[in-house]
Amino acid sequence: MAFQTEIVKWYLNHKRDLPWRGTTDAYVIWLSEIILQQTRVEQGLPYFNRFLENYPTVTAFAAATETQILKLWQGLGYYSRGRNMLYTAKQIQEVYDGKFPTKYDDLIRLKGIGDYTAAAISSFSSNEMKAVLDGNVFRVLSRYFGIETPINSPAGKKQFIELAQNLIAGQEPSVYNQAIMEFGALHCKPKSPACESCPVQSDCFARKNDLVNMLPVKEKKLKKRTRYFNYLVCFNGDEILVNKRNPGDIWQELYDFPLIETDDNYLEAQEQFLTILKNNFGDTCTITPLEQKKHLLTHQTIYVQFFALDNYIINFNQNAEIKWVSLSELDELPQPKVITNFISSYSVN
DNA sequence: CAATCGTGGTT
DNA sequence: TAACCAAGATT
Repeated sequence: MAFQTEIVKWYLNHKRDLPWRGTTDAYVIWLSEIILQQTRVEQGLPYFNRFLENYPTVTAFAAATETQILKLWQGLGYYSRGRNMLYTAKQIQEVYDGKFPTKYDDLIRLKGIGDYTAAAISSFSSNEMKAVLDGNVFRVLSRYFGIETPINSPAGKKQFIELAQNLIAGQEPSVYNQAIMEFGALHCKPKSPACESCPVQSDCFARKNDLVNMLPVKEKKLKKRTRYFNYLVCFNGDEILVNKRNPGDIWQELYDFPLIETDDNYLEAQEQFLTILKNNFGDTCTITPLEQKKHLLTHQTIYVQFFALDNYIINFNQNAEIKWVSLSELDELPQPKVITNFISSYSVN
C-alpha cells in the first residue's frame, strides 16, 4: 500500500479530537494555526478557546485593540503573532468585507501567514492542493525517504516542499495534510519514535538503515546571548511605574518596569549600577534587592534582578513608554511572563 | 538569508 | 542540565 494511504489510514484510527478539526471556517482555522505556530497543542488549546469565545468572527477580532489582543496572548510567547493577527483581521474586514480568504495565493499575502499557514488554511478550508511543511512533515519525510539535506537550509526546504507537493497529488488535501502532521506528532516523534508499530516501517529508509536517530539533519547555528536586567519596582501610593517596551527587542509592546540593563550581574557590577541609578534617580534614592530569576528564551539567557526603589526623585516625564498605573490597571496590561510571575508572587507577600 | 522572536515540555 | 523541539514568520 502506498505511503500516503497508510498514513491516512493510521490517521483515521488515531487522530485526536481537536476543536479546530471538523470546521471549514477559515477564520477559525486561521486562529488555530497562528496560535499553534511553534507551540504545542496542549499549550495552545486554552488560548484557542479563549480567543474564539472572545472573538467569534474576524469582524469581532478586527474591532479589538492591540492591548486587548496582547493581553489575551499573554504567556504564549512570540507576541508578533498577536500583533500581526490584529493587522490582518482589520485588513480582512476592510478588503474582504469580513470574509476570510480560503485560497493560498490570497492567504500568503497576509501578515503573519507564511508558506506553512497558507497551505494549512487553504487545504483545510477549501481542499486546495497545497502540501503543508512543518516540523512534523520534515521529520517524517526525511526519515521515510532518507533525505539528509538539512531541513533548515534553503536547499532543504526547496527539496522537501517539492517532495511534499508530489506526495499530496491524488490525495484529499485536507485529510492527508492533517494525517502526516498528526502522524509525526504522535507516532514518528523526534525522540524514541514507535517504529515497532509503524505502519510504514518496511519501506522506511531510516528504519532499514538504522538512521532513525540521525534524521532529520538540522544545522545548528544557535547563538545565545546573556543579558542582565535590573528591574526597578517603584511604588507611589497605590500606583506603580510601568514601562511599555519598544520595537527592536524582545516583548515589543508589552509592559514591564523601568529597566537598567547592565553588562554583568549587579552583584558583580555594583559600582557601575549604582552610578547609573544615582544619575537617573538622584543621590537620595535607596535600593533594596528583591528576587532574582533566570529567564530562558530561545536566543537569550536573561538574569533578572528586581529591586525596590525608594526615596527617588521623580525626574522623568510620563510619556507613552513610562507611566504610573494602579495595580488593577496593570492587571489589564499585557506583560511578559517574568513580570506576571513577579507580580503574582509579590502581591501574595 | 541568517538572525531573531517566548514559553514550556522532554531528554 | 543544557540542548532540543513545538501545526513558523519576519526582516
